[in-house]
Amino acid sequence: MSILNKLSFKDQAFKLRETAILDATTAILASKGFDLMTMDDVAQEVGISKPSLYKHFKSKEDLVGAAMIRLIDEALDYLESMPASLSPIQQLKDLLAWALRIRLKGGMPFLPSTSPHVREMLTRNLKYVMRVLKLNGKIEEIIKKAKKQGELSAALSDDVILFAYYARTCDPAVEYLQLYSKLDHDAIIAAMLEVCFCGLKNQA
Amino acid sequence: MSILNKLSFKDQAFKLRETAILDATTAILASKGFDLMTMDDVAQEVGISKPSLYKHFKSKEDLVGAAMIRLIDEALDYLESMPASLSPIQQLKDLLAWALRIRLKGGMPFLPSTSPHVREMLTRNLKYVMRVLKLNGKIEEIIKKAKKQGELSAALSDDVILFAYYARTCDPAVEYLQLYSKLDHDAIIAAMLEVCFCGLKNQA
DNA sequence: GTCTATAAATTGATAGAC
DNA sequence: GTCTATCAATTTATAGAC
Repeated sequence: MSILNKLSFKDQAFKLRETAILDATTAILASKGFDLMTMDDVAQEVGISKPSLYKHFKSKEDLVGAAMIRLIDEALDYLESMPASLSPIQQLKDLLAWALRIRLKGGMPFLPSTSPHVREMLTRNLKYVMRVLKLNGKIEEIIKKAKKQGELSAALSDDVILFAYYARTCDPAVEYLQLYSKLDHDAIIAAMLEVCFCGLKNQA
Repeated sequence: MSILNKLSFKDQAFKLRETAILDATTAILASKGFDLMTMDDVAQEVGISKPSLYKHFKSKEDLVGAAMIRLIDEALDYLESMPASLSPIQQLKDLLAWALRIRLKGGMPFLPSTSPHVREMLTRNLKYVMRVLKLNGKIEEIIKKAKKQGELSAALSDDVILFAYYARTCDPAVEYLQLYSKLDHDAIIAAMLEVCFCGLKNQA
């Protein structure tokens, strides 16, 4: 067993712990939000001490940025894995359903729009901004295709569609339906998709 | 000039300051959110000292509760002032447009759903809960009427419609459109109403 | 690299003078 | 009732031992 292998094992353990830290961060962010999440919370959830946590991430901002980047990357992977045969609007529906399912299981929304503070912080994170722009680009492309095929409303600009679509991933109606209705996860997702694409009005 | 009049003047001044405090609280809540709003912020914005602020409101929770209650009361007043001739769906549209206009001018959404912490805090405020239930009742009534007239989607339960409707008052798409699009307030409100009632899909 | 202990700063809330 | 001054608790971040 060489020194190289030893280092490799160490690296693997380090990577595993990093994953555990990001998992814990994601869960706590989803439940308490950024402002109320403390580094003590994260360290305790992972089962390490706070200084160890700071060996992995140099600040709270850095940690949250890393968690958000991982989420965006998962969304990009999900988009990549979609069968090319799906219609553009079905791609949008599937991606939203995927995001809502993650949220219902205790994950985060992609759009951390809840507070200007968090948004401003993430805007300073260059790596995060790059990933978001990449995701934006992919989604805009799908929106343009869907519009060309007459599947999306021509009355709405691409901007409006993009932001309204993103906003559905963090729609508080999901939490309220979880708390105050008898709907299960699948029914909540179906209702949210219906509301997002068909609206509240009767279209008959 | 009797003592009674003197007291009355004092009371008036007290009331005026209370209004100023609630105005400041509303503006700060809208911009920073609950967790980041400090009592120092509020006191400084009003131009009084922190202990004076605590003479009016015994805690941060109490202060924020009062600001939320005032907002709900304004919504109830707005509903009350609507011409009875308006169709139910037009009433819903007008109320949402009113709420969005307040937000665009720096006010709060009615639905403080951003964090479970804030929601839990407000749930412990009996006076606030009573007002929200009253507002819920009024809106549910309008929804039922609109459904009976075939104006709202029959595919959606009243719960889903109610929560999806409320969620639009705090939709982050509004902030993103303000930041990244060239739309003015009226255009943003029109777009949000279109998205809410007609959805993203082409209905042709 | 991980821990115990602690520094430094912020903030909700109050005591006590006027 | 309003202010200055301050307490007590929390929290981000780090120093230094092992």
